Amino acid sequence: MSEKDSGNELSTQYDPGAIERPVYDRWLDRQAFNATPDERDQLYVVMMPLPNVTGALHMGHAMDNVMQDLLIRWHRMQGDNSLWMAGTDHAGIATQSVVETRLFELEGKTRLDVGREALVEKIWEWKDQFQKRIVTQQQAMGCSCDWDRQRFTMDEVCARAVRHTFFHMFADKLIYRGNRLVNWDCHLQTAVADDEIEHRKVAGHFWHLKYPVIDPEDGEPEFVIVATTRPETMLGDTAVAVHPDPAGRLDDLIAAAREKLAKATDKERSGAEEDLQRLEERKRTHLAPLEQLAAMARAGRQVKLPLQCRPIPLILDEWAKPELGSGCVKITPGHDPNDYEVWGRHSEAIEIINILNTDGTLNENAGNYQGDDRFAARKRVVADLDERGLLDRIEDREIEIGHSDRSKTPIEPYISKQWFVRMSDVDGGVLCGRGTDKEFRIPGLAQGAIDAVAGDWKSATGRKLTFHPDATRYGNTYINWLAEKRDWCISRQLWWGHQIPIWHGTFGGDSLTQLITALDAFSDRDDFCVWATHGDGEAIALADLSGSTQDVEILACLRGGTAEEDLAAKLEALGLARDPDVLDTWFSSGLWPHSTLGWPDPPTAALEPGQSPLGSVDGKPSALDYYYPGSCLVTGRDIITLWVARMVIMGLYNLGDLPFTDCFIHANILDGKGEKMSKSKGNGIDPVDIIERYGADAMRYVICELQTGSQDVRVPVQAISPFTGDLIDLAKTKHGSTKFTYICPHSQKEFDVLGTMPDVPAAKLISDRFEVGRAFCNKLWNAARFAMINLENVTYSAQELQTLPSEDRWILSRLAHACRDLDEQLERYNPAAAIAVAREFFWNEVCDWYLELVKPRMKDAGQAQLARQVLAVTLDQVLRLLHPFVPFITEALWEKLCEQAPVRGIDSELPASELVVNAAWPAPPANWIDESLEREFDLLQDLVRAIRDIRAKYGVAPRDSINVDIRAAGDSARVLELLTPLIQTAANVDSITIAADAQRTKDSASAIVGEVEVFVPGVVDLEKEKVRLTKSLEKVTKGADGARKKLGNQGFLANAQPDVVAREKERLGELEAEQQKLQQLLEELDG
RNA sequence: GGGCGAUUAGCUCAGUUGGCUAGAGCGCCUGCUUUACACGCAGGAUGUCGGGGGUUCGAGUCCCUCAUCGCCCACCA
Repeated sequence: MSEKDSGNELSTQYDPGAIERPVYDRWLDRQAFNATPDERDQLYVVMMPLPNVTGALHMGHAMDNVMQDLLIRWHRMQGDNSLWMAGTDHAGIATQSVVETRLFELEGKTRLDVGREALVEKIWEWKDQFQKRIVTQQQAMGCSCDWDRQRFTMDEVCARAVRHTFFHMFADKLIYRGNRLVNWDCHLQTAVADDEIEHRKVAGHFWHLKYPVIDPEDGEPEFVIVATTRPETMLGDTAVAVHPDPAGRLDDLIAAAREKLAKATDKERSGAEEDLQRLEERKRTHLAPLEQLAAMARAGRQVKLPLQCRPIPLILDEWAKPELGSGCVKITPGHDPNDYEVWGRHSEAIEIINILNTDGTLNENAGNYQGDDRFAARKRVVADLDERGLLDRIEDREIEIGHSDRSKTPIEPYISKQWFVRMSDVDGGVLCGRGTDKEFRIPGLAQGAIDAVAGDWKSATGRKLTFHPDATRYGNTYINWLAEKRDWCISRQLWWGHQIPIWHGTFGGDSLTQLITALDAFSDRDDFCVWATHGDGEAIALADLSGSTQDVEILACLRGGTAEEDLAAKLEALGLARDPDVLDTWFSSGLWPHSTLGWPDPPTAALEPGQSPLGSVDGKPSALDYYYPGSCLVTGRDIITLWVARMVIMGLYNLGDLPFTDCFIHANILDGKGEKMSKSKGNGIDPVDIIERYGADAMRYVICELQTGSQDVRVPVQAISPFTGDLIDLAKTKHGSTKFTYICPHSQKEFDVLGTMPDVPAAKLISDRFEVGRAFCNKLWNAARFAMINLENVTYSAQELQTLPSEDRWILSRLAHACRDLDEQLERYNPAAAIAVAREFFWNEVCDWYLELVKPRMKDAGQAQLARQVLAVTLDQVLRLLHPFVPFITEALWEKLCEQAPVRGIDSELPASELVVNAAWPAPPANWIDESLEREFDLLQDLVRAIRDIRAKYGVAPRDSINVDIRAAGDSARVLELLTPLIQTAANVDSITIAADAQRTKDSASAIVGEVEVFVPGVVDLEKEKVRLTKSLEKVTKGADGARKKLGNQGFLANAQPDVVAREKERLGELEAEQQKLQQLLEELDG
């Protein structure tokens, strides 16, 4: 602390580093964030979107966390029983893949080398490390989560919920195992969801292949030509398709092209003409051969698949497009999604052949190519076809290839057994909330989730889900995705995650009969469920199998707990094996809003040491009964489908009610170039780096300012040069040797932004956008410091509001307005507007006016006591109001305030609270608002600004006092009379005379403020004054002319709303009066 | 290809149902060590609201169209 501080404890500059941790520790010590069920029925529950334990948090998480903390602190202060549930997600693929990558980098081993158990152990270590790091980051940001309820998606309590949900869905035939073409990641050897694929454009080729026709008759072609971007898949071809009606199809297209040409604009015309010509040309050249091939297909003719020497049929299918390529298409149902659909339509006639092993090498079905990697096989297949004269031609073409988001390797479509959740409508509907008092039925899982937002809703509670701040836009995103009702593939071929609780095997004949008998012994258990299936997903009861000679697959599900202890070994003895797959991460995170609260049975939920109990305590409801359903989910757009929809489905299914009624979608943070921030792109900022430099409150302040609506926001990223310490704007700096290195423009040396280059110094990434927040905190700190200096010996005594001096009544009135406006903005999920209200009140009104006006009273023994009392209240309310935005600094200042002024209030004592985090939210009484006084202050402020303007224009130093003459009459005069001392203070004016006939002297500068004219004698430079007044006159004249024109417009008078017209008239009146006064002043100058 | 969104001051963004004399913060310019704060105070300049058309008495706001940029989804023999 500097020597300036003698007499008080606050330094002149706010030092966030010195207070943040102690403040946070005090919150933890007082259990300020802990939530316990009690008698309150006003609740606020926020479930944190789980960060992945894959790595540390970035600015995107900071946005998410700050928004949640803002809402939760606001509600907590309003007196709601507020729970913010924190936790982390095991993030299956993502985490396993980072640990595997590291294992390979450090030890050169793959997961197969170390085995399942050892790998999982390593992942747990990784998880422990990053979970700790994440919690540290969140605490540094000030997150007010109930840490005693913190969960991890693989905790036992969550695992139990997963097993229960899986079990019931399986029993309800909502989960099935089927053969599906999935996106296969050959590197990670797992199926990947559609939304985990990124499409990348790469330069590739189209290989045109010739398949010989078997025994061509006279006039028939010897070959059919097919094209492919993946020639090796031809080894698994099982048909060649041709369109059943090429003529009809081409005619339709030609008709459509004509229509388009007729409607085309000039610009489109040449393209449309080309299209039409191309189609007509094609009809001439290709129609006859295609009709011939269609006829051959109808006749059951075949072609010989080269290299494999297999006959495959020509089939008729509309997937073959006569307008493209040769018009024929090879069909590889095992390795192409469209071909798989073709197979679905021709499953009697053609087969599916899988030619791949799980690692991307070719299997025994690939003949001579067995054992080759798919890319090696591609080269050999092409070469071998070429050698045999069966390669027609090769075309260069840009193609888009799906890459796995995680491993960044190309995805292969691949047939495998996978587990699915049925999303479509089912016969009889789906029972939601089984066994609760909220049971009801939905048509299907997806439809139920749609209806929860948009439909005819018949849930037991009737609660619906609304998105904010744009209900229609985000509601549509959600509904459009769900409307596809695509079954959800929930199995992942990983080791890290919740293992599927199913034991299965294939049986037939006697062994099947014996098995059925053996399994019958478990049939009275409610935690055991078994179905048989023929592999098509249809579940068959064992009783219905009698007499079946076919082999069937038996699937037995255990609900966990004692079922596993009692039965797992027995099932294995009977020849059933546990499915090695684990569940999609979203299956467990979808349960988050209720699994964390102990569902299905809170009293028996497993807890970590020191955690809050979930069951009923002292006759209070259990955590689940009390805190479910929750209130608001806060997340980014991309999560709407992945997670929000799934939580809704799981909540409805398990509990019969929505997990939350509101979903707040916040903006994404982009870098200076408009790209989404992410660590791996080298543009991600670690919030802790921002906090270190600017403070946590500064970061939070700016984040709140960034959240305006649905607009994503750019935050230009700067690196701190490791050589000079200068800030370097990454959007404007040249790269070094890689994408992740840059050249420091000051030292010309290279630095790295990922921190992974061994020889290149790393630079921290920050953004100077956060300086605004630091400045704000510093201002708040100093305003409080000013108050503290003046609050010695402050006491409270009840005051009649009307007896207070006008500046006191004014600031209390403004405070009441600010509180009202701020609440309104937060209710509309507009933090930027809310913080603008707080900032304007605190900075532009409290600091710029009120503190200045009150200074003289502080020096006057007679007035000081009352001034102190009102000042203490003002500061009290400001700290409460700002707390949800900037919690650390407000808590630190609150402590000082409470020391100096333990009792605060105007006409009654404000409710006391040791910590502002738990203090009551400001709710000034309505009678604090005084609209007419506020208007009087508007006049005062305009007048003072006019005088200051004159001072600035004429170079009168602020400390040189001046005299002012005011020409005013009526109300204005009366008001100014009363406010004279305030004008003197604010404008540093010595003497003021107010008169209706005040005369301006020759050497006066003048200004017009509404009905009032101000003269400042003794400063004038005649020419300068003329210029000034002329400029004003021009502006006013322009405005008046516009208004006159508008009012002269009959259409305006006839059509505009009356109040708009009245306002315009009033405005014109004012402008004309001002015009007149200005003209008069100018004449006086000349005269 | 389909859908959603964006384009407003040098930068980052506001601008509710059309009534606007278009705002804020940062930056910029001028002047201030006014003892709470130079992370500050006072004052100031800055815009064909992406281009073009239309509806209207009136358009940043509504409609059409073009351009550019994002995001999501689908597809490509």
